[in-house]
Amino acid sequence: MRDRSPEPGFCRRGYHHGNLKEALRAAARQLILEKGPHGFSLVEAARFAKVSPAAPYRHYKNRNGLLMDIAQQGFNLFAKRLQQAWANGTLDPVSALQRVAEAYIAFARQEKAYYATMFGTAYSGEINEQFRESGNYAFQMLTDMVAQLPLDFSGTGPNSIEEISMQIWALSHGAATLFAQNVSEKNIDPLELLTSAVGIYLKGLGLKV
Amino acid sequence: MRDRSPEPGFCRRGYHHGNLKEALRAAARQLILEKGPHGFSLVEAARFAKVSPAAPYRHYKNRNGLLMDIAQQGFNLFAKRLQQAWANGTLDPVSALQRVAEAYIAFARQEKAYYATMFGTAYSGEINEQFRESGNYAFQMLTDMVAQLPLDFSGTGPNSIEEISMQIWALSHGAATLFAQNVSEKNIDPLELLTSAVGIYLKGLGLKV
DNA sequence: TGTACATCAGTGAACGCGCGTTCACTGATGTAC
DNA sequence: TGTACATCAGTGAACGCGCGTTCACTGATGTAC
Repeated sequence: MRDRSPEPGFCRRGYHHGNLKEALRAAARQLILEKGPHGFSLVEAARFAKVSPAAPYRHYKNRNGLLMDIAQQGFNLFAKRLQQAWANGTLDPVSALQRVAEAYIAFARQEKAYYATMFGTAYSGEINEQFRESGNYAFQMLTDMVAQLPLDFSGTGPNSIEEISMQIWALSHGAATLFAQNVSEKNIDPLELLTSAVGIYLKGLGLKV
Repeated sequence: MRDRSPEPGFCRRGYHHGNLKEALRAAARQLILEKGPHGFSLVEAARFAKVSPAAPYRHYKNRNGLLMDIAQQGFNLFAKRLQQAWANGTLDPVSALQRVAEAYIAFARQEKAYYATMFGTAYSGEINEQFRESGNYAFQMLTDMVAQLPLDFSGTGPNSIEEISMQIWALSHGAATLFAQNVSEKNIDPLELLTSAVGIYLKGLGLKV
């Protein structure tokens, strides 16, 4: 009765699924994309992966377990993308940082499910310790990048590297989330908006842009 | 059997509640504060207001109706607070704008329930038309303020007033949401962070801060 | 190579739960005369 | 001032639903000998 032909994205080989964990992640991501991290249900994800509702419990303790797994994968991918944009400081720091900001926006737009899970899980159950770690790691990367900016701290006042990082992060996050929610119907390109804003901000810090 | 003594915040006078609509709003705000806009339930709000689960339907079409009502009230209060901070341009524009940014953060911190409903309802049901209107009105206010900045547009490149407004909004929104979610455990004051960032940004635009 | 068996990764039925919403109803309120 | 009545704003019981999770189970897999 059961379909034994392998489907795209899944790899069922008989009674055992083969790669159920990955299939569940894919299903969850799809559902989160459609209904948000709060609208997603474990039963539905199982249905999506053509598996009984009890099956996910072989791989996750909880509904929340799957959610946290996705958030963590999201953070890892996120960090990788930012890292790539930074390109190990090969470019001059200012335009490298603008590339990072662009990568931030691009991630939020292209990986809406990940992004929504990473930043929209404030109220959902207990938050994983690894979730927090992954988030901090991403921020640490940003701090490292900012540290490489040719800033004269004697002149710019009390701005620490950490503060500057947070400010750039806030700017990026704000741009990303505002556009993710289509808050304004003005057709402004978020990418262009953020690049420009980071440029202005860095100029305000006294950097030649 | 029923408690007839008026409770703080409620005004029950016999069989009829007296001010159920307001009581439901208060209950919902409390619940949203605890569990977020997605965790809130109409039945629980009714219980909170000491009323049967069917009673809310006298005042709202839907669970979503109450949610949208709260979002709208939130936007109105929000606009009022920003307006007050702006103080009709009595102060010099730059510090007035910084006051607005501060008011933004203050609102997000003090009115978490409102803020979460206003900006965290992306995936919940159909979005009210008035919801969108209220949001646009708040943005329009910001644009009006930015228009009063003594900017030399001949020199600053292609930045339109609208773009600048969006950028300041993104910065504020980012700072507010990052701290609302306690994303970083660094003990940086969000208010100070944003004020400083707006200052740097305006300086980058060529304004004397 | 063949067989016995432990382990793994699923099944499917069932549970209790809380929710959103509807329904016929009823007590309270206010108004016309 | 008193009475009849329409309207308003609640009640409470019930519904169907989907969910998270547990349970005893079973088919597939892989390993020891």
